[in-house]
Amino acid sequence: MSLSMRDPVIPGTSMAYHPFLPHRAPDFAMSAVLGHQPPFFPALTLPPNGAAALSLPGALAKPIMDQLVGAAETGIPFSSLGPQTHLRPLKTMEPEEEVEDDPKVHLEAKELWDQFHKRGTEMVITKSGRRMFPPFKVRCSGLDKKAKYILLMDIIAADDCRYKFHNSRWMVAGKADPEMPKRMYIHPDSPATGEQWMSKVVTFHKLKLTNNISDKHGFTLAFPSDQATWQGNYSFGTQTILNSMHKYQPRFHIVRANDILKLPYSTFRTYLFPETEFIAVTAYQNDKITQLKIDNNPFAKGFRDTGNGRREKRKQLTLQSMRVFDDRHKKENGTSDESSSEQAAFNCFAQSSSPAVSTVGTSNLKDLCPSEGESDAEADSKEEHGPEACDAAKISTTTSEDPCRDKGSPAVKAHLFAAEPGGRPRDSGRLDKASPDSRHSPATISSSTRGLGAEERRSPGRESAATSKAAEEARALPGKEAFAPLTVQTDPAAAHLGQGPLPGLGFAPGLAGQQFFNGHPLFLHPGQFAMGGAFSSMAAGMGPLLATVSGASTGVSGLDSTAMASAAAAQGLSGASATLPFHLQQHVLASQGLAMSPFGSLFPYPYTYMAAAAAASSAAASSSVHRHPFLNLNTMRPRLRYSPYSIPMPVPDSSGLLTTALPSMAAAAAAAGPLDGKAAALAASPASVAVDSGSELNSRSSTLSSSSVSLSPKLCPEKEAATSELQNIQRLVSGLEAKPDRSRSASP
DNA sequence: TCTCTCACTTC
DNA sequence: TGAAGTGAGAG
Repeated sequence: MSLSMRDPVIPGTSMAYHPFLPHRAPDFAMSAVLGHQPPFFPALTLPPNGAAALSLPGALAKPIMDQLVGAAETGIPFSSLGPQTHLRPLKTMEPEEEVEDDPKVHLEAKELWDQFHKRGTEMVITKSGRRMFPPFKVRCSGLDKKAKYILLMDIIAADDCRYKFHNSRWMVAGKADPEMPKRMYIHPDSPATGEQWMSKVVTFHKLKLTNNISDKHGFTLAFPSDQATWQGNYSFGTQTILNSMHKYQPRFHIVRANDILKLPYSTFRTYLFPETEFIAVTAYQNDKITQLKIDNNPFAKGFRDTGNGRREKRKQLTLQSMRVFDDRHKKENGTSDESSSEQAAFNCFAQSSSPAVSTVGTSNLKDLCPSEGESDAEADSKEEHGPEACDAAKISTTTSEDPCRDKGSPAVKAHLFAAEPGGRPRDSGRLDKASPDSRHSPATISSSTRGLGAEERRSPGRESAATSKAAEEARALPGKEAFAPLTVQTDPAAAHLGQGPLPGLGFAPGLAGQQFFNGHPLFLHPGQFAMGGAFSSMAAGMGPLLATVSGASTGVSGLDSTAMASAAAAQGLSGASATLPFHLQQHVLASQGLAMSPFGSLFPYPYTYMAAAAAASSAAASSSVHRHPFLNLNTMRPRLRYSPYSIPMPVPDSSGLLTTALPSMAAAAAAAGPLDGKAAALAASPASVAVDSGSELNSRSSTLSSSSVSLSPKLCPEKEAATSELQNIQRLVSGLEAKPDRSRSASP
């Protein structure tokens, strides 16, 4: 049960790798940083007695409470709400019996993701929340058919940088803004048996991305820091709050548990797919991405060339206007020049839009990155041919000079979208090639816990590639490794934890033998937990607890944990005495997209956030390493298991931690200098190749420029003016035509 | 940059 | 039928 014994503990380690823990100090200090206290990130107060407390944002809490309390008040046992009827005291809860399984995860629609990734995937975030496109879908295998699993997804910052789309490419624009509270999205079907999960594609399309810091679609749970094995803030919700112009990396987690309450000691496996990395935006920056979205998202059909959509109509109008202009122009200047210029204009469009565009971009891109130098069309073509064809796109590490990286270390930092202009070593492709390790890339992962599968698959192409730059690239290796599927096992029962490649990872000794709920109530923080479908289950799991608090919490968003605790105490529902209705989870889950309604489908997970934990995490956060703990781990050990819920302990020295847990990474970091975890970030973010997006734009503009240049000499002032006007129109048109064409060329 | 509305789409 | 998901475009 306890995490500990088998898992060598490295102070702070568990926290660093805890999936639900904030990755950097700002998370905890956000209120201070932002000058206000987000409703979902309430100040945490640890009850003196460790009594359980629960609080939820009013809007979110009430429905949950009503549901739970309602059941209780009507005399309906929580157990009746779900298949698992028996209620057990928390004290007696035992971790799910260890089941031998070897989960492998395959990212669905990888080709599509790759197309976006190459160009620097952008995800629009809005106040009300927008879905991700492409949708995050995975197929699981290797699960124990009989065992139950809870599948979750979350999105973490890929690095500490803020980006800007400049000159048709993504560039680092400074340090990242304070990170938003992290929320975990629990798949609404959770928990379900391995057989059920493996029988279908697991999709997280209902998860929404928002930039609304006041978003209420979440809730937070807190656990006493002194005893719970889980410490730290845990938020759930259907919407994930992100910062615009920041890069993110979605993560997928498989937890073998038949109910949420067992999460604290359940095996936790985390998978990263580099190609799903993206930059959050409030408005699309890269036309190419926009076009890809239009071409592939059913809801955007109205903007496609074909059909009678608005786009087509506008295009026609524009063309018509251009013709009118042209006719007039001819009448006024009537010569063959115009025709030639017009021709040029169209040529420009053609270039920008299709293969030509690619070509243009190519020149720019080539300078940037050898592997990326290829035209989009070429790149696409490669992708189609297989991973070997264009690994760079999938996993890349740039050496670059971007601030983030520089700061971090010499170690290569993976820069996803940064396509540096000219001549920079871009490389992701090279790195991959240079290092065999890259094979571990999660991207390839069909991710097995062992992370071998991917490696094996990819190795062919990459291995051959060692080059003179190998040494340089070698530094980047850690990052590459980071892509390996990360597996973390919190399960105390798991004997192998200590045996893994990362012996250093473990839980705090003090935690050993501890039971998550050992007589300790959970603390819910109103703002912190936002749950989605999963949430429902969570709520279910929290059932008793929630019910207890509910009365007090209703409309409580303002209550602090202490207050909540008091309320709970008043109701006589202490964590110790509380029983948990696991069934609610199922109940809720079953209705996953249904009943959850009020809160979306939220699942009840035990989340804990401890004041102490916060402090600890803050301390730990000081090290950038924490920011991408998982990535780091991945880098180091594909098959590492860690306990997501382990107690967050202040990490004395993150570097130390790294050293222990991640030798290579630590070494790299050390070499680089100040340890800021960048290396991890790098590892996490495969450099993307997306060169083309920028190049593409550039190419288009350059094309136009050249056309105008050619015309200018021949034209008199009047003609120039006319030409200029014409060009303006052409530009407008190009915007319409180029996209379609490009998309066509881009899409198979 | 961001927010909002719009016309259009899917489900 | 209508709720909800799209990018465009104006502000």
